[in-house]
Amino acid sequence: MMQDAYRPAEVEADARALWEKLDADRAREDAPGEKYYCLCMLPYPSGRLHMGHVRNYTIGDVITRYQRMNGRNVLQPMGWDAFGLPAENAAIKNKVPPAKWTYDNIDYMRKQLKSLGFAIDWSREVATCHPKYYKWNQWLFLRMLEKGIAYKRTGTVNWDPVDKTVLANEQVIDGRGWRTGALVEKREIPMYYLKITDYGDELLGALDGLPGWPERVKTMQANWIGKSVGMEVGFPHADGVLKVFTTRADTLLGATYVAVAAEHPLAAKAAAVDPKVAAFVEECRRGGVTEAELATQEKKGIATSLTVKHPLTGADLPVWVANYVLMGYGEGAVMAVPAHDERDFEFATKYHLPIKTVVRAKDGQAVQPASLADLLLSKDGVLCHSGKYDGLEYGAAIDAMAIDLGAKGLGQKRVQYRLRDWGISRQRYWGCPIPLIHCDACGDVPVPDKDLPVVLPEDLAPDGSGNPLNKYKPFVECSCPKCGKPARRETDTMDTFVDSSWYFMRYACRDSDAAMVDGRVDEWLPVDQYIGGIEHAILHLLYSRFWTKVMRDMGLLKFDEPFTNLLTQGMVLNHIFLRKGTAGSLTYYSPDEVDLQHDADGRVTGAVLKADGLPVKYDGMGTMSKSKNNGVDPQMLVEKYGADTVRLFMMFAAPPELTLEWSESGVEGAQRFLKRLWKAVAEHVAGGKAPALQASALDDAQQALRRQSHETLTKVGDDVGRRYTFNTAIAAIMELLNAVTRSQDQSPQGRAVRQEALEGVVLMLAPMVPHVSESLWRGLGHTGSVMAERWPVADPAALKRSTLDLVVQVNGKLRGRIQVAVDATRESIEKAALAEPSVQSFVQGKDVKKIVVVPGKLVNVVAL
RNA sequence: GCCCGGGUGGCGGAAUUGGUAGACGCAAGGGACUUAAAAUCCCUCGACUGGAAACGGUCGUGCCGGUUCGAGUCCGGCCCUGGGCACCA
Repeated sequence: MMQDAYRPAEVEADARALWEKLDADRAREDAPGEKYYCLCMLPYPSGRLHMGHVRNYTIGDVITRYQRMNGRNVLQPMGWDAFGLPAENAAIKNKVPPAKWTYDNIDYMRKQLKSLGFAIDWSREVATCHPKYYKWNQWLFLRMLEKGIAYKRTGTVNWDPVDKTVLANEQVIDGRGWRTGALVEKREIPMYYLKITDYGDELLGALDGLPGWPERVKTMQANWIGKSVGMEVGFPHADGVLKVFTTRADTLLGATYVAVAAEHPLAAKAAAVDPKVAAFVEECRRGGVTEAELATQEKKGIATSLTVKHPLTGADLPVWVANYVLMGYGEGAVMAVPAHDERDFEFATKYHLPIKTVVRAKDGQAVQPASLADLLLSKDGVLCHSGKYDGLEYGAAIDAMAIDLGAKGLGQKRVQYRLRDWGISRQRYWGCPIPLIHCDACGDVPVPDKDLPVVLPEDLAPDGSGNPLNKYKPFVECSCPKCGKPARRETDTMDTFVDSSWYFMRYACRDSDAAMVDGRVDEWLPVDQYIGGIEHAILHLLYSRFWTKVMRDMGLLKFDEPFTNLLTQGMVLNHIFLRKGTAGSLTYYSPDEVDLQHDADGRVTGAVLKADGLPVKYDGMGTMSKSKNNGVDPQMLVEKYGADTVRLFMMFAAPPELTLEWSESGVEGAQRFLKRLWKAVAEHVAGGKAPALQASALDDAQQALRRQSHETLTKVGDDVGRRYTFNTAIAAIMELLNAVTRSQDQSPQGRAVRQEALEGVVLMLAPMVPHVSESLWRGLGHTGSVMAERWPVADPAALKRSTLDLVVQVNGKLRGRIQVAVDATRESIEKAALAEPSVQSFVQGKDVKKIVVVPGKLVNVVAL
């Protein structure tokens, strides 16, 4: 007998006890069914779950449970991206070692995940800060070093001149160090890099083999890799040849100057003899290193006394140093063709440099650009003012020039990537140590495999003045593995993206002590469904793809791509409320400290702080964050409404790819639905066991309800299984429940139809609200776990209908409806449409030009 | 600045391949039940407009233009807004 009220706390405790007893979430290699690996991006253990996590893991859990109901052997693991900057920040603030803070957070967040009822196989849990995990980062890094995939060179970092420490981009606020307020400088330091550019072509080409990835993510990755086919052109000068890369070699005769980056050797040479150039180079050293900063800064440059020779004409071209030329892309130098490049045009106009037109429209005259609007950028033109090349089109011009430049040894066709090699050195404590030893005699010596892992001491507490490993002698002081003399251990750690580039492999074999991965990795992987935030569309996903290909090439695994299908979820937003204080300071108020005021139409007219009744400024919707004080604690919600309600709201409020706007009344709506469902089942079963359904004995109303039942099975199966539009699936289930509760039919067959419909509702909801589904399934007279049931499919016989409703339009506007037999001929449909009185009145006095019939949908009468 | 999304009632969203715009839910308003409140149930709910009503008409998917019998959906140009830009994760 069912209780008549829905009590989430009891229901959820019972369900979890049942699953635990059944050991339902454990994934076994030898279990029956096709394998299915459902993976969610692992959380950073920041302290508490946030709503983004809840959304992410609910989506993953729904897919996991749906696939299990379809007979798949599903692996759904969980782990912790446990290294990173926030632990160091917390350590500085609270004076505790990052390790303790991290492990405490993991313990708390694991409890939270369990309270949400996610079907996670906890026996495979991985934390990236554990030596048994990061040992293999180090091991693979050493293999990469052997193969030349890892190498050392200098790289540019943010330098705080007061703290004498490297800053993360996040720690640079408006060009100043976050703690010292000092103007940040760029500094070149030695770092280790991974040659991801060697894989650029494959990473780009293989995107075509990922039909299960969103187009937008593939486009973003393709643009990020940024393959350009162009030419490397040499401009001879006194000490050698200045190399530039260009995709518009056809415009070579239009080059009127060359520009080099401030870090370019020619800039240094010019600076040595000219204080003004030296000052400009120095000025370029200030400011941040991010591309956004470099691209938005004012374009500035300075002339040098140097010149280079044009490779074809031999003319002298001036060398400029310009802040818009990036040392990290191409050769750190560009040839400037102001007539045909927007940026060069702007620069040439500003500094009064010559502008020479060398492309004209095929049927037009060459135009000297007087403004940006006149620029002839197109590749559709033909060359002019280019001597022997005049009249050639883009491709032919490049071919001709490639031959001539090649003959002089001053040019060749080349592919250039925007993608840069991956710098993995971080001057930070809380990360995976880079396994190298620096010896005065032997140089950089890799740590021998037998000495792995290089264990990070866990009891240091950073104080904000740089990496504490530098001062920790037991770590730093060591002997050279080659010569045995005293040596110094590398104190840089790895980028945390390294940790997250292969964690999904370790879940398959986390107990493997002998190897990084074993044969089980080829059983479970590639991941069938990966789910995570859109903010990871480029870096994390690209690095993981790269890492997989490197491991494949080392023979460690057999697949080419780690993630077969990808779902990128949108962010979770909430209202932002604030008050401006004196001196422009902002105080943010949590939405639950604020009351909204409405007008009669429900429009929000204002907001007041509950505490003092005075107004606060509404600042729209923004991502939930600590700084905006608009986060919602999932824990409180689970305690107040239960996990099922929270999960249901998350899935109902928006499709997974879009941003989700938080709404507590929406949560209440989700709870109302579950209460209504509970009540409907309780009332139904109170009438006793329903008789067996006899499809042939149903009256019209019973048939109609049964048809809706089965139509809903079809729709929801498609929404959950293929489209991942859980919101529309839930809406359809709500409609079905509304129809079920509306029907008052207490006849035996009426009750049989209702039993079938309610069972369908419970089975369809089981992946989304698994706890309450267990209770309801039992209530409907079953004994086993609902999770062991098969996903319901529609009976084609129940879907049959004899008539169809068609919409009738006149000139594309809705004018009426007609009911026709499913097998009605086109002629009879046209006749019925024209016979409609409303159609007649709109057609009257006009000629019927044609009639468009869209089978099963509509009729459009075109009358003029 | 560059790359990628998004923009539909008071609100979240639906409309799956170019075919009924606003499903489902929230908020709001009205009513029932109740001593009362909460809870629950029922009704209304894009704008303008005709009609006593039944029931109609016109407009309407950020803005401007185009393609089409038919456009929220496709094309061109703008505006606003979110994500990413390599050391936040």
